[in-house]
Amino acid sequence: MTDTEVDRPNRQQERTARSTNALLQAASELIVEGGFDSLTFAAIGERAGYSRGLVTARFGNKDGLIEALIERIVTTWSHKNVLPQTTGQPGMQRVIRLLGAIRAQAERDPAGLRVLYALMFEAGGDRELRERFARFHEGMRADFASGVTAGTRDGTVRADVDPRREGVLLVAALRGIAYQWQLDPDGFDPVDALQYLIETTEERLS
Amino acid sequence: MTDTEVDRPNRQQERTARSTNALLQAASELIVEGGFDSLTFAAIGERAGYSRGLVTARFGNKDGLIEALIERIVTTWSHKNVLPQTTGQPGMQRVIRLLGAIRAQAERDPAGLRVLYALMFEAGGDRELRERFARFHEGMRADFASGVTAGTRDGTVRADVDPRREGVLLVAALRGIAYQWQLDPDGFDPVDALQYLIETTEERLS
DNA sequence: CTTCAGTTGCTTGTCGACCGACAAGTATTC
DNA sequence: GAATACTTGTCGGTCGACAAGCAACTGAAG
Repeated sequence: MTDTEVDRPNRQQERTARSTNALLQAASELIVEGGFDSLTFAAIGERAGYSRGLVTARFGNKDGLIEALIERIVTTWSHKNVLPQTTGQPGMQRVIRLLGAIRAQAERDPAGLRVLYALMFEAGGDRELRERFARFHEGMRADFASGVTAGTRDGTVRADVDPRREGVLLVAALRGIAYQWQLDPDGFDPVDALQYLIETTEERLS
Repeated sequence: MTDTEVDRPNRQQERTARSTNALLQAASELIVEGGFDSLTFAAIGERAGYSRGLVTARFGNKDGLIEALIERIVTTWSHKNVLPQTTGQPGMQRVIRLLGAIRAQAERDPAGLRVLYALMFEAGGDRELRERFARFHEGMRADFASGVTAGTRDGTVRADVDPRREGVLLVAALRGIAYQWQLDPDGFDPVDALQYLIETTEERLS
């Protein structure tokens, strides 16, 4: 097993990975810059340094492209990675950590987040995509509600808080911050807004 | 000045008003049902009982149509009507009343609100429209911030609240509620969410 | 009251632009 | 030489925009 044999067992796969990455990167940039409407096969291919036909060949159709785009963001998302770590912790900690993970994400990879938000706020036309986001937010509300419920049991959250309504409100605040950020990407500071949300939430639920 | 002279000084104007209304109504329904993409001249004209060409003749182009659509909603909006009434009132009252007006609007005219929200969350592609909404939310944040500032002075709001950040957070909560409502129009209850926002805000700022 | 020409409201025909999708062909890798 | 990655050609569909023409209304003259 020499170096060359390790390096080039499959240069095809590497080529595919490179082009796939370039296409998704180009698609991300386009959607952040010009919104959902500017996301055309021709524009993606050209920006990625390939032809307009490669996108179809790789992802089949537009839905496939969007799917891959979301997949790429969500898999590297701290939210999903943080959630398992919070099992067994006090309820308040779980809520605050979840919010903190999102704030960390906004600091670490703002571009990636903005792709997701652009999809959320501009792709309402696709029924499939809308249902996907609906389920996504349903799960998010449940995560927060579960943390609040745990908190009311272990005493870290005051007892008169309604977990379901609290989940709705927290998700609302997160989405609204994202929306304002997307309206004015340069002028709006999402990290500061998220920080304030965390502070007030912790104080309010205590 | 007989009845006939009063009734038909200009039946042309009346005719225009009727068709304009029908067109805007059709456009509203279309955008609520199928999103921004289903808002085509052909669909609007057909649903309104006119031809596809009338929309262009009346509003010039698509931007003109959107403009008229927004105008129609905002002018009948309780937010703008409530704001003047709150001058001179305690700061806390001004904040709560503003939130209450929006809740009332959601109860009274949910369809009208959903048109506005559909435009907000799906028309990010138009630069002009996005800037318009950016200014809109800027003003909204300022309204809340001004109420909070007044409240900290007259003692109805605790002194350690940052008005600017509070404005951002309240607008975020409102938009996030609207967004979740739009994702799931039948399953999500915006009035309950707004009610919870009002209750927690009043308690939190006291 | 009738008539008629000018104005305004509205419709139909049509053009150009754009996009997604697919098939056939070319280049690269194995 | 076969398989895989990628490109080019092209078709059908949709939409916004505009121009030309038809229909309804108005107001004033007869």
